[in-house]
Amino acid sequence: MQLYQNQPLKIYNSLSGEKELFKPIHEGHVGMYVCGPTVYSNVHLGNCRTFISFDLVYRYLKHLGYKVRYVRNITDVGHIVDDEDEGEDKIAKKARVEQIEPMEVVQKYSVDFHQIMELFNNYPPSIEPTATGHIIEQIEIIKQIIDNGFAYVSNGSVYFDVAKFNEAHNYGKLSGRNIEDMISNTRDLDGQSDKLNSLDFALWKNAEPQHIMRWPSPWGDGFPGWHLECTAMSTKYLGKHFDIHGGGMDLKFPHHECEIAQNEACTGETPVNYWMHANMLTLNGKKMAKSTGNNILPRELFTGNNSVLSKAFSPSVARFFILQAHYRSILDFSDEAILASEKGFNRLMEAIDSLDNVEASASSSLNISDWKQSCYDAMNDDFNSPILIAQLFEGVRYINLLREGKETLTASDLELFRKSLHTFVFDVLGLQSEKETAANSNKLEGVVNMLIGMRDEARANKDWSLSDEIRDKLLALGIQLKDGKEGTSFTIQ
RNA sequence: GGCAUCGUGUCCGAGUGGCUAGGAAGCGGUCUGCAAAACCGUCUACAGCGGUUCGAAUCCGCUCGAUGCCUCCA
Repeated sequence: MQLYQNQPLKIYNSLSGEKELFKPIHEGHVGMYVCGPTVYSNVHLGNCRTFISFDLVYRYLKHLGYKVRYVRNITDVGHIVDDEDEGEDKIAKKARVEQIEPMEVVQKYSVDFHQIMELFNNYPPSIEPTATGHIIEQIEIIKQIIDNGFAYVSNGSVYFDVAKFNEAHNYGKLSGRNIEDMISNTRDLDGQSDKLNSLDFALWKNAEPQHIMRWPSPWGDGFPGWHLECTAMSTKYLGKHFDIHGGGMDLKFPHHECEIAQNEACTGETPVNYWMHANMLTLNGKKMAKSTGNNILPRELFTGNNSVLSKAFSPSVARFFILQAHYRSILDFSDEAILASEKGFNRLMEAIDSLDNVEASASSSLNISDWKQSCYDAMNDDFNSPILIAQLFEGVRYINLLREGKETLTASDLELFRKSLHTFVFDVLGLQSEKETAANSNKLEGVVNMLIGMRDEARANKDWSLSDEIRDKLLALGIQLKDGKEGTSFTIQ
């Protein structure tokens, strides 16, 4: 495999607020942790955006030749829901609502999550650990934090002592908050009297008798706090100190701030070199969220079964739509916007197909190496996929000029062009052409080509009514004929 | 209220002190039996007000507006 690690990759680090040159801790290797989903309901399109964003990062790092260990967890316990359901776990609550075992909920939505990830053509992570599979590791970390004096036990629960921690460390450095402001601005929630301070967060929660998900611990039966699982699993699989930690922007505070605090309180080391945050996908200008119902599910998108959609869209079109915005920008979803993306996506795919018909020449009038480098430059600038896509459309323009004979390429340049296009479109962006995804397209293609032949005959005989009938009836079935210079081709809508 | 981010043309979206991003739509053209498609060309911009500068959409300040976080969240 060819290595491109000499490409100077810059990553925007949320911790410093600047783009920094990426330098892995161990040369040639990258450790990356991304906060995964809580599996208590179907993932919505907003969740998917984050995972597609980090899939892009993973794919590009791999393409550059790094050996990447990509850890993305599944949260199957540990989320305390809001005050109305004080102390109740999200998974457990859902289980009671649906009258099934908590692990049945976990299984159901984990399977759904994996199916959706695969449809979006996201690579599976190297390790996908679950919170319930790492209770022992979490308990060990809590013990260490208590020993180090940064946590206290209260009524069978263990809380992180934020004020104590802040004396020696800096709580709030990731999210740009300071502890005094937070103390004066934090709302008092009922039932949190076990805490010394409202900012303190749970490492371990005492389980009430009716609580279903529970484990024994030195502090009694209970369950781990949400922030702890990521610390336990990232430390276990990537070490105390690793390269990249990613997640959605909404996790920056408190989740990631707490992770930093837990790591530093436990090991004394700051855990992560590069913090990356993917921004929100909005709908009607508001964040997509499971709780408010302001969201679109991937399956609704793929079937068109949602009132905001005029039609169905393929996973690749959705992926292309998402990658047309930079991962750090807010992206607003609308039918109109994704329709525009679909047209552009189809144009790109058809151009790539048609490159196969271009003949080589004795000399090259286009500089393919420069074009290729501009693709790298885009990705090296904090994974700027919109710029990369703009460069790919520049490539589309090249293809059209080549087809018309207005520009020429030698056989080797043509091969370089073809290979680079495929690399960036399919390997790095992870897009899939519709033809590849349509499994039984061969038979259909044969049938349509037969009809095209019959229509050609009718047209040769100037039997316009028959030729138009074939064209119109195919169109009604979603098959569009395209009369070009080299004959008639078709696309399936 | 605090912290943070942002406000770009008809829409979606990059960029960021001087050099046309890109996509979609619109308009004009080429091709075509007609049409569609495709291709070529092309028009609409940087929220407002001040300041710094030879030069600002880009930097600074203020105003207005939006969003996220501060409570589970990708």
